[in-house]
Amino acid sequence: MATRPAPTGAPPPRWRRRAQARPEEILEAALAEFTAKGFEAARMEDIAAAAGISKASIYLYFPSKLALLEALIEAKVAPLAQQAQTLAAAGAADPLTALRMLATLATARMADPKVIAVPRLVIGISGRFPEIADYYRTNVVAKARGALEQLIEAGIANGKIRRVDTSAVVRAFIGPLFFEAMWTHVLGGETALTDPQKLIEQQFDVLLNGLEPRA
Amino acid sequence: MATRPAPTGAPPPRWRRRAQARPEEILEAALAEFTAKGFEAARMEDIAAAAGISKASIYLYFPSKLALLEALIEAKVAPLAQQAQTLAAAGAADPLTALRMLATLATARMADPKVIAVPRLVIGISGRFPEIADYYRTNVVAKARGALEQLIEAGIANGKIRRVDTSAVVRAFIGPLFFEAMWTHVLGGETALTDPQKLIEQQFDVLLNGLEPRA
Amino acid sequence: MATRPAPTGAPPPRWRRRAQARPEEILEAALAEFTAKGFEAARMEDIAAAAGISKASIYLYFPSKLALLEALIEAKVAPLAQQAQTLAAAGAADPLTALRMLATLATARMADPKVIAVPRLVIGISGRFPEIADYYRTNVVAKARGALEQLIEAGIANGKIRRVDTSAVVRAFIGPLFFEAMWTHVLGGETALTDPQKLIEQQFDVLLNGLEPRA
Amino acid sequence: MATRPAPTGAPPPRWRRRAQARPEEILEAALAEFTAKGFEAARMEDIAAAAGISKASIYLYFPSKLALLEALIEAKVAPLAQQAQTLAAAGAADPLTALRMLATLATARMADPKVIAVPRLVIGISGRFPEIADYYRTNVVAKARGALEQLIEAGIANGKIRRVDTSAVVRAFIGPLFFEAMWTHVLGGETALTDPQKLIEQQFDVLLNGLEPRA
DNA sequence: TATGAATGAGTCTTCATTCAT
DNA sequence: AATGAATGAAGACTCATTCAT
Repeated sequence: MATRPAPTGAPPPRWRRRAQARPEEILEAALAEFTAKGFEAARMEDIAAAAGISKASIYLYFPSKLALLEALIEAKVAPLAQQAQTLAAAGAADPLTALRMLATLATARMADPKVIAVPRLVIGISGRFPEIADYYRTNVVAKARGALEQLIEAGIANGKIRRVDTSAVVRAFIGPLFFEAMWTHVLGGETALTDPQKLIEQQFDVLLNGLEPRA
Repeated sequence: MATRPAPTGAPPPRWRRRAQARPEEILEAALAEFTAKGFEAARMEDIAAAAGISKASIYLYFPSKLALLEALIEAKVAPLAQQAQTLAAAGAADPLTALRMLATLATARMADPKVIAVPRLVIGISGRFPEIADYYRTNVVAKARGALEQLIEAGIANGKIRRVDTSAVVRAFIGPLFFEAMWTHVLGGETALTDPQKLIEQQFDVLLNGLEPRA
Repeated sequence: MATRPAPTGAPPPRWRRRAQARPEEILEAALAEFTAKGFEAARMEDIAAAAGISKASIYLYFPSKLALLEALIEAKVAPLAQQAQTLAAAGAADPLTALRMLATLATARMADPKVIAVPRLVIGISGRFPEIADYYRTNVVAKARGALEQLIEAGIANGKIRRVDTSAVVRAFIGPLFFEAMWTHVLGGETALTDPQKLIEQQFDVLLNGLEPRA
Repeated sequence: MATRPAPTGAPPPRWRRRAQARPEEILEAALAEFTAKGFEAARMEDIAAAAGISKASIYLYFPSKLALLEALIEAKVAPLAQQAQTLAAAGAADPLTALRMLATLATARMADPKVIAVPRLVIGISGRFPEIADYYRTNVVAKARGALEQLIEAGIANGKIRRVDTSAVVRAFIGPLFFEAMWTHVLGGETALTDPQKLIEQQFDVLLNGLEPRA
């Protein structure tokens, strides 16, 4: 959002770098405060303090608290959705392995509270700002679901996965991860996320082999 | 302002019953407002209006806004957890059927936005009131998880279910439902919840038969 | 603006009367503060203090500072314009006497700083709120001018006044009074307003007899 | 940021001249903003923008917003008062003609909104800064009144004007012009100022010939 | 001289909560 | 039990002014 001139010749003086970095520092601080207290309860003053600047300075970069929220979410959106699509596309040849890798990756990342901070925030404000929920659904969750469905479909097409309802599989894939992340970071429960490998193996054991005893 | 009939004889006058019902009406109104706007953004005045009383009257029943929130969550807790335990215990003999029934029931109920209103609210405030999140985790989610784990264990014990990680199965069971409910009611997406039977069959197809093509 | 129930039977308790009188007390205080410091520089807190209530209480009666300004001006408009029209109409038979009476009356009232407080305020905010200036012009000044023009026309019609430009006469009538009021109350100059009779006689001497020596 | 040509030789580079003109440009911009929005509501940033410089640069020339206001008023004072005195003195021989000329001149100039911008501004701030009102009264209005009174007295002395109250005549002279200017530029009414000649003739017709029909 | 960046102090407005009736 | 009126405390946002460069 902030135009950052490509560093051309001599190293830009340090104070310049500070000024350029401000918007991101503020967003980072805002995310932390919003996550910790919720959008409404978070005070601009605290965000400013966390970013190491004065309250008024935030307004040099963002016109309002709501704009801060929007910028925050937008800033986190592009990478996420794109990543999912890239990974899903890359794994089309061997979908089961790809899913396993994706699950491991996702699990590892979900161990970091920051990763679910935005989804959690979106849940919190969805009632008050439905457009933001819409935006998030369309640009993040729907895209991720779509990418995974394509992966499943590719698997079905090349015979690596039996003929299943793709949407159901995607839910069965995302749901438990999401649930575990909420359990851990929102509800404060003891987590299984600390051992991604084991978590995923257990999950895939169920997913791949089903529950019924085989003959 | 409301005319109050002089209390005549035996049958408790209707307005008495109203008064008795007040706390619940207030809680209902509070849940609606909290869900719609979040705890902080919800105004006591609006809650009062929704409950058909004056702002000051809320304080006759609840000492503060936070108390309202706590009472609200507590009121919804007991039934939920107990129900899960009852159902799980009842199904020990035939766990797979029991799971299928539970899933169908849960799905049907999750079609009603009110049902996830509380979990959603808890997510929203968890940062600000961790004790409430704790309370909810301990008294609702953990109990439900425990009940389901017992059911799975019973299934393993009587050979109806193969030897799996019970915790993983429970996540695989709850996660997708929870995720779909969030997708539908929080993010405003098109839902699969409207056809519980089909949703569950798809889900169980994956869960019971796995993903790999069988010989 | 505030509905005031006609006092029916027993004398309403004093506290009730207070509550009913609030809006007017606030308007009075607001006029004083606005006049003393200007609209922007006047603080709601000071207005509240002058009205003997808390800052927040103002908002029980007026939704915003601007609304206060509007209500204030509106409240002063109706009487003024109407009065001018009534008086002008009543004097049609003997226009010169009527003018003299009007001038005396106006002069006497203009000795009270409150009387020009609103016009002065309007001048101060006209740049920022042109609609208010429009409103004032249309509903007060234009009406007063119109009423006076009719009076002059009546005088011309019945031969008491010679054939002059009515608009010019009205300007010649209002202008000096307005100017003197500004000189006195805005610029803080020594005033001639303290002796209305003399002031008017001087003014009318010029107006009626002209400047040139008569033969 | 603006490229600054190395100061070469003799002719003062153009940018130097700009710098010299700065204070006046700023005052001009300030007058415009103050008039449009009032002293309090006018923002230093907007004044700077209108003057084509940065907000901080204003402080190179004026120590504060109030200083800007004072400088502004002072800058407009000297010419005005002096002009009135010069003109009045010049016309002593034929006061009626002189008055007519002065009126025509004043009317023509009052058609320009800028001309009454300062009086209007003074009215707006008089409550908050009485010293400024005092200053303006003493150095502008009182002087103009005095000059005109001298003119009238001269007229009386040489028999061109009958024995009238000089102060009243001056009010009768200034008042209508002032009033019409306010009506036009402050209240936004349709104006008679566009035809100075006619306006003055009408006004003088009343002033010189009175209202009563002559025998 | 000139300015982008930064901020302290201040103001409007909101709202949970209290209280007199 | 019920409420209209009142308010203290708090927070978003603004802006004149300063300062480092």
